[in-house]
Amino acid sequence: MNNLPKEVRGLFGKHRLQLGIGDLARVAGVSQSKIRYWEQKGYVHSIKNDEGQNHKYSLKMLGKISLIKHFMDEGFTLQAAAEKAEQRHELMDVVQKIMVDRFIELTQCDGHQAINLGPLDDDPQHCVFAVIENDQTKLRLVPTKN
Amino acid sequence: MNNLPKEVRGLFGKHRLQLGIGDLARVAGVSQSKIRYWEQKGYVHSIKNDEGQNHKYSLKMLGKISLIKHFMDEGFTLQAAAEKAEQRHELMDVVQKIMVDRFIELTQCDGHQAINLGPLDDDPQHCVFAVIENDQTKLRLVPTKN
DNA sequence: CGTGTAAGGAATTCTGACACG
DNA sequence: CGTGTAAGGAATTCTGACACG
Repeated sequence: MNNLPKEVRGLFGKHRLQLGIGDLARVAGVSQSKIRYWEQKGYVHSIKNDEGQNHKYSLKMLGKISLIKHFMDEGFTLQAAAEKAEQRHELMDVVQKIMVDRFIELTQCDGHQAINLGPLDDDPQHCVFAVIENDQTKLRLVPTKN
Repeated sequence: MNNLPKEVRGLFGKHRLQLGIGDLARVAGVSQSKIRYWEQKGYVHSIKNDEGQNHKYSLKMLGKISLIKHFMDEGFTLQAAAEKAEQRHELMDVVQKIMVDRFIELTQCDGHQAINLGPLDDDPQHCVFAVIENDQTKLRLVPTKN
């Protein structure tokens, strides 16, 4: 049933995935000097590894940095953008938790690739499937197999 | 409605997120020399950036590396583990697509944090919510707000 | 305030070779 | 086959300073 080993799903867990500043800057499209300044001001935090020489950042921080950039592009000051980002980036925790808990089974649905997200809490006889059809993701209810 | 800007979701898109070999090795728990050997044998691929000096790897490759490790730990040879991983790691594409397409709205449900994954394809009057309750993720059907 | 750059040292990564088994 | 290591060069990152505005 579960065809994605726990270790693999665990990769996306809260503080597992860590990126260096170079990758962070490239992926988020924000300069390293900006990230360093934001960190100095306390808006961005790096992970303290034991032997930490270089700074490492979590996926959550990547999300926050991207949000700060987004709000600054809209005209907010750094401080205002950071405050707005602070409220929103909790989302990253939820996203990660759902990935770890729910992305359990890769399967097929009417010949399309799908992920079985598991049964509905109120109606365990039906599972929610996320199906990829024609490059779109659709949600379907499928009777639970026993 | 959509409170996660597109740029932020796009971060998880197919080839956006790239990690260096050091981060990859630490996160996956696989030595750098193993990763280099697996790449040399063609089981792992790095992303060719324009100015590519250092090798960069996608989230999908992180998943594949973790899967190869998993199967080798179970006793398979490198080749057999890589073949088994090859079949499974397509999952990563699906996971990423769903994150980009479906993780749209952070909201509340009965006082708990939730993500609105959007309407059911067969029944657009109901949306699927992933709700975090007592540190567990539950799936619920909620009438679509108009 | 918010960001960039030049500067020198420290840590990281690259490649091809060689060891072991 | 599958992995580790020593080796030297190349690219990356770190910090504190200073420029600009």
